[in-house]
Amino acid sequence: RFAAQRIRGAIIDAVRAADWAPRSVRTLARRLDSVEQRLASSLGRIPSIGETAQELGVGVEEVRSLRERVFRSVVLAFEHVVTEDVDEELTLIDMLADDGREPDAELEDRELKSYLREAVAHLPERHRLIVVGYFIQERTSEELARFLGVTESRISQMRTEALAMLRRGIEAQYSHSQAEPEGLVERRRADYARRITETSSVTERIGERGDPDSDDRFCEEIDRLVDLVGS
DNA sequence: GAATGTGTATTCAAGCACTA
DNA sequence: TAGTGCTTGAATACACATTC
Repeated sequence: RFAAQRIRGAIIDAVRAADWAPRSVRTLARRLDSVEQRLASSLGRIPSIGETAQELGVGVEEVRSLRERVFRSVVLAFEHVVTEDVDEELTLIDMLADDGREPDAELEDRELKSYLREAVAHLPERHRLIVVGYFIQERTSEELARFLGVTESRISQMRTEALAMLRRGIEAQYSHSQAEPEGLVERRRADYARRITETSSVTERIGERGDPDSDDRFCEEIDRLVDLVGS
């Protein structure tokens, strides 16, 4: 359970780091959403991508691209000000209680979070979309299946695969195996673990300030993922 | 270059857990 | 109890690597 809590924090970091979307994308995304809702109510069904594109005055490919970009992005309001007092602007992060952990535990925590952040970031594209979409954005398998153009069962399988990859990727950071991997699969796994390691130095990993495990609702949503990865 | 082996991606069907 | 969401195993097709 202890490891699970720490991994949960790392996942939050990872998702947060993935929130790259510029304001222009957000604006267009809102417009897209609005147009889709309007079309849906007037047509009495979900509008096709072509209809949506026509309504927006853009190309079909552009709509597809936008949907994908928006889907990938995640916004977490950790910096959201939670007080009305101008002199005391407290953010969600500020409101989090000090857990009183020892310094060595804190350093270990930061390293683990960093590893997991990179592990999520280096997942194959579709697996990453599923992890973020399912565990963080609360999308159903059906939604994800529609989005990726596969069946729900395939989503389930890829979700399981993604969790296994995350677990192996993290474990590899602590195994220090010198053995040359044999076989294609093992080499790919080793390469995945290596990419996680190479993304940041030890100093960077333990030096970054880990964001607290804030937002109870959000934490509850990803608890299932944490339990699976951390067990 | 062809044959073979291995891994990956996918669908389908059956079944489980939960909820209204 | 029916509906929903999800998981799992079997089967298939395809891609890529290895061997001869």
